[in-house]
Amino acid sequence: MSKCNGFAKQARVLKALANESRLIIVDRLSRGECTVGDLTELVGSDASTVSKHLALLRAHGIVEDRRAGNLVYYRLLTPCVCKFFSCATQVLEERSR
Amino acid sequence: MSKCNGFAKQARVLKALANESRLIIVDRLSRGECTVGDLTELVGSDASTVSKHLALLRAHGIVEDRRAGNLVYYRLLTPCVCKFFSCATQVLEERSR
DNA sequence: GGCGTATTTGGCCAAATGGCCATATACTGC
DNA sequence: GCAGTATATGGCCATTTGGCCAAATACGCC
Repeated sequence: MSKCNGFAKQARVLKALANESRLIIVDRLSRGECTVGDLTELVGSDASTVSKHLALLRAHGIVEDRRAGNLVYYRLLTPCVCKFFSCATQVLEERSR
Repeated sequence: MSKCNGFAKQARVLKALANESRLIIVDRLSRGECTVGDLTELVGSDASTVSKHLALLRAHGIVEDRRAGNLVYYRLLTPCVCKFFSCATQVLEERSR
């Protein structure tokens, strides 16, 4: 396993999550799979924009998709990313101290 | 406390960490405080660049600085960010599967 | 004060980001 | 095949990012 430059790879993963819309998506998916349409409505951006966010999350191994007829369902592949929420909250509390 | 739009705030925290140089810095600081000079040598970028990274981390409540004479020591304020490393690794493993 | 060292700030610039619109593709049902 | 719905892709553009260099600031020492 490549041990050198692991930070670059890890940075890419973090970057994939470091976006408000994508956090909304991940948070929603942490409670069960849903369709692109559901996520689009939730995020409030253009469907094309949400689709790009999903493609990016998929490319980084964070979500997975499954087509069912006319719909495409996405689900969270690495639930550990939810740890980020609690830590980010803690950082925010630290700052406001 | 503002509960709405918490995702935007969390995204800002993640973004603060989503950079190779800053991950190197955080990883180093997780093993104890050190000076800007130490970090500059470790990261391998210009001192001014490292200083800006540190300012950004400080602005987000992730690190804290302490001046001792001619030197400025930085230390990690929110060690929970280290959780990110293990999760990022897990995501990377998932992708390579 | 003046010099040397450590750190920060400002200016600049190429590259990446994230949004929208328009268009293309995938599927269902007729 | 054609029409309608769901999702993805390409083009475009304003903003942000992250690096370097040069200059400014902070401190210790003589």
